Amino acid sequence: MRLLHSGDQDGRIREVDFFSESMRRSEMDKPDRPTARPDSGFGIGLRLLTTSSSVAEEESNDEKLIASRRELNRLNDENEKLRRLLDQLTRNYGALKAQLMLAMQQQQQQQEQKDERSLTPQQFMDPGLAGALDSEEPSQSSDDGGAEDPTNVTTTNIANKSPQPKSAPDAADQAPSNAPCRKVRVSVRARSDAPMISDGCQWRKYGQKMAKGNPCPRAYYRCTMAIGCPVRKQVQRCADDRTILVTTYEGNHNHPLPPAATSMANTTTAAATMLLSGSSTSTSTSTIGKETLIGSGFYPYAASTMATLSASAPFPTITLDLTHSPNTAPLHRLPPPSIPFPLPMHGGVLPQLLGQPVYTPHHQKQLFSQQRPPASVMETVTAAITSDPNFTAALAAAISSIMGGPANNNSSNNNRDSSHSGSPAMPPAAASPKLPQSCTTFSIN
DNA sequence: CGTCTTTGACCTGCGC
DNA sequence: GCGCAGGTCAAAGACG
Repeated sequence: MRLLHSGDQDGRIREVDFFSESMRRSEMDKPDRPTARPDSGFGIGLRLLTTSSSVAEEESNDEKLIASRRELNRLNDENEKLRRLLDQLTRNYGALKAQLMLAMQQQQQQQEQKDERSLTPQQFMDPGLAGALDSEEPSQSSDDGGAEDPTNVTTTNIANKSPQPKSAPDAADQAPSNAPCRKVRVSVRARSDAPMISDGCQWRKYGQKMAKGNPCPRAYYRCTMAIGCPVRKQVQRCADDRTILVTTYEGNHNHPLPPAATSMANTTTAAATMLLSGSSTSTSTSTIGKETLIGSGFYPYAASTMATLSASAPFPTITLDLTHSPNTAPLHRLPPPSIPFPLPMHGGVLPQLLGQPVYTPHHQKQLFSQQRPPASVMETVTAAITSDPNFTAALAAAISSIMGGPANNNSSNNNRDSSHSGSPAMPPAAASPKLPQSCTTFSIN
């Protein structure tokens, strides 16, 4: 590397500071190019053939070329560093995710144990109604010795919050009006062009029917994240508005859910709990405000959601209407809002992410090939980010500015990356303000 | 070749 | 009892 500056007879290692802000400025701004030393052999040879000005020019070009090469090498090194850093982050993320799941399971287990000691009607769905949610799996009681592990039950499994799942007859006594109801359904209405919303679980389609009064077929899906999981869902487009996708969930997962799916599970659980615990509307419908939803643990969907209870036959159903999200402005150029269910984030962010694409099962397979549930947090955010043209443009500007591409300030183009050494001379690069600008649109609070 | 989707047949509950 | 509608099953085909 020092051969590039063979003319430095004074022994100063100029190349070390070559890319620094001050050095570059001092060299670039001086028209007489003092770094092109006349006593260097290279300079002398050229001076025999050319004028002093052309020699300086050629030396300048040569130095630029050398500088560009060194810059490229350094960028490659930095790129490699960043890649390693990303790998490290990915590993850390995976480890944290595993720890989070473990902690959630332990917390739930503790909660179940606590609940067993202090069972109150308000804290629990009454067992019968809980059994309604779990009606698909009568053998799921803890004493059947089956594959069911009560400690692995996820938050959707309202029934398992009950310590006595077999006390359904008592519950029937408590709620005689709901005695015929053996199932509770949570229906979600959302606008989506995709055939199915991504909720963090893996589903297998097992049937399709033409429902009466709706020209759109109704698809039946079964959860395939665990063998024997009783959870099913129906997906059907609204007859009035084909852009609205109505997804109806039924049953409880008998397996741990990844964090990507627990958000939806919490939501459906809260909805079902609210429906069952406060369903004084046995045959009519009622609308619930967002305050009620938030208070019931209906985050984050409550922020822009109205829920409708419908306890009419055959099953009591609570419908979460996400089609009236008022806050999709930040991603105004994105497709119509769909549901980012896997995002366990706070309410204020949800509407900003409503524009992310919804993945079909095939897309899920392609995007999440590591036996992971579709659209985990990172992936969902990534999808949202990559679908944002603003972010794409900002990213392109940042890359082009770093690589010395077209930018507003040419004098600082090559200095953008000086921050890697912790230099305080962080230039007011155009990319730096742009990236956070877009990123804040997707920030997870 | 394994997995998933499709689709017609079958089952079940309910109203008449 | 019959018909209808909703829900499920399972064989066949598609897909990667």
